Amino acid sequence: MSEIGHNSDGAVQGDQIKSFIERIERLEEEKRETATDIKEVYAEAKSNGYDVKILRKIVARRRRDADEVAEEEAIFDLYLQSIGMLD
Amino acid sequence: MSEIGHNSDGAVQGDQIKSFIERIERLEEEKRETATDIKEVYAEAKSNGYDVKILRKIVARRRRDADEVAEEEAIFDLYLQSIGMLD
Amino acid sequence: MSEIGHNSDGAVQGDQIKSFIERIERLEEEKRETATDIKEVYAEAKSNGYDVKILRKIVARRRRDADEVAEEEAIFDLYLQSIGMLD
Amino acid sequence: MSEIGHNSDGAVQGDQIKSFIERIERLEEEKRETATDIKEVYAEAKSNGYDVKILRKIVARRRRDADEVAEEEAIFDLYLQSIGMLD
DNA sequence: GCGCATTGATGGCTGC
DNA sequence: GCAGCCATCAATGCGC
Repeated sequence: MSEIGHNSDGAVQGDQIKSFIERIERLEEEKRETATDIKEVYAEAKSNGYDVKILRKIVARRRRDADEVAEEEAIFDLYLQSIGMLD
Repeated sequence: MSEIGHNSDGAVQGDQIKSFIERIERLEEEKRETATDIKEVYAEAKSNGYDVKILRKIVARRRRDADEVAEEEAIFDLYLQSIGMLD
Repeated sequence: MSEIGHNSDGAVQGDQIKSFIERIERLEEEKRETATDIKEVYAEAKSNGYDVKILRKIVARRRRDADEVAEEEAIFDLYLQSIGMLD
Repeated sequence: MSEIGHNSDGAVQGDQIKSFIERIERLEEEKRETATDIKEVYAEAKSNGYDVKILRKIVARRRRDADEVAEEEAIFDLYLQSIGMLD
């Protein structure tokens, strides 16, 4: 006995899309705030005499290393799959 | 009575840079997670029959509108300042 | 004794932008063709019994390694600069 | 009188995959160079007073238009085929 | 048809 | 302060 204009969770259709948009906007706001926080940490490091550019390089480097490990695992799994050792 | 090799919060210099890097990495991780959350909301919207591309356009549009409002307020404040109504 | 509406290489202004666009379009076409060539090599490798997905991983991996070397040099130069050994 | 471990063009198996990879890498290098050329043309256009962003839009627009033409021709051919006018 | 990989576009940061 | 550079993000295209 469903009611036209309402979906399973009780929200009317117009509200559902509104809800999605608001959730996204809330998350985007959160992301922006985190980005701001990061900038502030760099600024603080700079005021402590550290070279921001180098700091960025270090962080980027470590991130790539971490990605590399994940990538290694992915390619390793691929090899295993290709010889039928992984399914 | 400060001690060479230690900064005000008690951490040795080597630890200080380490601390900055770790704070940044923690925040970057947080940012990535939020980005993932956003993607998931879009995916959920899609599975509810919404067109993701259009949804993105709506969100982007609203973001631009919000920016314009902020911009207008900033300009408005500038006017107020220029006539000495805001300090 | 320059002539209005003509630039140094003798083309009228309207033709100049046309010329830029055509050069770009020619280059883009070239790029597309090269991309097609790459695809064909992968297809050929596949028909020789190689796993394309793994092949792609290998190529990507080698590319990243090469990038890594360049990046190493860049960060090394940065360090040198930061201690005034490079100007 | 073929020899095991060698394929038709005389290369041993290990060399064959190496050959594929090198061909791909050579082509990728070519592609990167063309991409660089494109950037340079944009830069040149910019130094001639053109707005790169707008220029990009024009090129993209024309690319899309060309695609549509190709698409229409393809559909047109399909129609011709369906009525037996093209085989 | 979907997910992934690439590519194009935009915005922010850094260095003149 | 702006221009060039880089990093991120959206969009398209491709292969499965």
